Order: sequence, then C-alpha cells, then structure tokens
Amino acid sequence: MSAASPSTTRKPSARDRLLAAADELFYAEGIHTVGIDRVIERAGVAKASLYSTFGSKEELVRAYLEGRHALRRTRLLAGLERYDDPRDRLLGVFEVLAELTGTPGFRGCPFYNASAESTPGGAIELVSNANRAWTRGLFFELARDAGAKDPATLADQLVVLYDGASVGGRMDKDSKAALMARDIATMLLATATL
Amino acid sequence: MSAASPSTTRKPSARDRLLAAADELFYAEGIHTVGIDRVIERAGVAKASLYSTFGSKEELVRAYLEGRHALRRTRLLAGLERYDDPRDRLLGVFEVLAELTGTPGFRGCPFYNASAESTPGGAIELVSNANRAWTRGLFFELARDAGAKDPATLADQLVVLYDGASVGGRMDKDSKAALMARDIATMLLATATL
DNA sequence: ACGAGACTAGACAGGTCTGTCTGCTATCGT
DNA sequence: ACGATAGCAGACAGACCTGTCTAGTCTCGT
Repeated sequence: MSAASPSTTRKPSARDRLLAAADELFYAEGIHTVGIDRVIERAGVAKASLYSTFGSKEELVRAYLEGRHALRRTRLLAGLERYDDPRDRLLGVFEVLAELTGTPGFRGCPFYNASAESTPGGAIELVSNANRAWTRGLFFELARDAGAKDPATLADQLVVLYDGASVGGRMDKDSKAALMARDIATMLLATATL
Repeated sequence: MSAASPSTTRKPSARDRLLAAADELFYAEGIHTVGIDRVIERAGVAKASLYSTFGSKEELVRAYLEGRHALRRTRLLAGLERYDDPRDRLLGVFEVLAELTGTPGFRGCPFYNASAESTPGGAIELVSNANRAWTRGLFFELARDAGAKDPATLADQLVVLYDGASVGGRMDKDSKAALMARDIATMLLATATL
C-alpha cells in the first residue's frame, strides 16, 4: 500500500498543476484580475517553474484556452454519442449546453470572455476564432447529416442560438436560454428540411 | 465672432470630457487595460479633476455604463419610431442592431464585456442587470402589442436572439448574425400570433 | 553511487496602476 | 472688484504585477 503504479498515484507534474490552477482562476475571475502569484500559489508551484515551462503569462493564457478548446470538443462529441438520429444529434448540442449552463460554476464562453479583456491581434484571438470556426463546422456537418437543404445557412442560425444561449446562461444563471434555443432550433430544423 | 452663446460653444465640462474619453477607451479596449492616465490624457483633464468628480475608477466605470444604458434606450426607442405596425416595431429592434453591428467600432455588448472582466457583486453587475431587464421588458411590451399569445415566452426567445446577434456581430465583425436573428424572429412572431 | 534534470522558496528589479497632495490659473456671480 | 468655484499640471506614495535570479532539494536513470 505504499506507491501503486507510478503514473497514476504520482502527484501531477508542475505543468499540469499550473494548467489546472490557471483554468479555475482565469475562468472564474478573469485573466487580468488573476495575477501570477495567485496561480502559482494555488498550483503549489514555484514561480521559476511557471516561467521555465511557459515563458510568459500570455503563453499560459494561451495554453489555458487551448485546453478549454480541446475539452469542449471532447465533451461535446461525447455528449452527442448518446443520439443516433441525425436530428437528435443536432439538437443534442443544445442539450449539452443546457447541462453546462445549469452548472453553478458556469461563467459563459471562456473564449469570448478572454477576448473581451485583451487587446485584439494576439494569440487569444486566434484560439478564439479557431474555436468559433470549429463550432460552425460542427453545426454545418450536423445540419447536412440531418438533411437540411441549406446546411450553411442553418449552421449560421444555430450559431446565433448557441451564442445567445451561452450569454443567457451566464447572465441569468440558469439554463432557460439554452432550452429556449433548443426549441427554436427544433423549429428551424423542421422548416429547413421540409 | 468672438464667443457666441456660452452654453453651446463653450468647451464641455471636465466631467463630460472625462465621460466621453472613458466611453471611447473602455469600450474599445476594455476596462482593465485602460489606465486612468490614458483617460485623463485623452480627455485633456487633470487627474485631480477626475478624482474630485468621480472619486474612484470604479465610479467612472459605473458612470460610463450608465451612460451606455441611457444611450441605448434612446437610440433604440428612436429607431423604433420609424415603424407604425406593431410587428414591424418588434422586428425593428433587430434592424437597429444590424445597423449597430455593421458599424466598424462595434465591439459587442458593453455590459457583458464589462462584467466579463470584473469580479461579480459590484456596481457593474447591477447596471448590467438593469440593462438586461430593460431589454427583456421592451421585448415583452413589443410582443404583447404585436398580439403574441404568450408575450413573456416570446420575449425570452427574442432575448436569446438578441444576445446571439450581439456576440456574432462582435466575433465575426459583420451584421450577418443580426439579420439572421431578425429572420428567425419573424418566424417566431408568426407562430406566436397564430 | 552519482550526476542530470526538475522543482521549490523567495528575494529582487523595473514597470504600472490607483489615488493623494500641492500650487497655480481662469472664470463667474455678486 | 473680489471671493468662490472649477480646473490644470505634475510630483509623489504605496500597492501590485510580470519576469529574473540565486541557491538549495528531491528524484530518477544509469
């Protein structure tokens, strides 16, 4: 009962702890309001370790957002695997979003939030746009698979709904907006496949 | 040709110049990234004047947001006066939003942006919520006047569309999302008044 | 056993931020 | 004419933030 398998019981690396702490703090309180000292304190990591692995705060922010991007992709795709019917899969995006916005810690889209407090033209904008493009692409594929006559237009409409549901979830602190968005999406899907 | 009427040609008060400078800078670059020094420099105002009239940066931010709130109300209501038919008035909200998101300087909802970069529980959240409640109330009245059977639900749906169009306008830098939102709103209105 | 690499603790430098304080000037009402 | 008010210019204090550096510890592969 000493140390079991080294890879599972060992304390996570400084990089992983740093990323976990940055994720929690940056998402919950914003990037500018959270200083490096708070991140390393929560991570239990020396400041030199942060700068030797990431080089700068901006790079840490970038890694945080890329982690969010990856997590979002896997969670969304995993959530959609519950459904077989293409229409259900499309609407399932809003089901997943409803679950997410119902979570107490939900604070809106991390990419939009980050871009709202950082000057444009930087790495944040790039990751943000990549995430946005991925979302639109996912909706396009789902719309096409569901038999939409004009999947591109339907995808654009669904993006509007998704964004609105995300904002509503943050500001109103419930998932009502996401459920509304799902209902509207149902209507749009019905008329788009007539 | 010396000084005409004192109230019109005179240089605006320090307070007004401060508010104008804060509005431009805070909205364009964010609240945290813009320091007091930049604001007073653009306003052409001494630092002591800022602190004697507003007392703190947070209060200046609050005044900035309240100015935005007032401006938004007047602009929206003025924009709706072009329409007579209740349905056109409801959809007119999205027309106004489309014009706004087409403007080069558009950077999204100032209230959401501000709340994204400030810790909750402060004055920003209050003004933000007031603005949001006003929007919902406006949609409710417009929905009722347009003959919606369930104006509260329609208002909630329209809020989702409005938020989504605002986010889309900021991230995609065009007014496509607003026009999409208007089309969807047209559909929703049609089915809500059947 | 031992050397390399990863990590820790914390002092330190340089910059920036908010907010205060001291003088000085101009304008306006009475 | 003159006092009150508003405003300007800039130095200054104190806090905070990013990023660097030194020095010591721990762990692991060989």
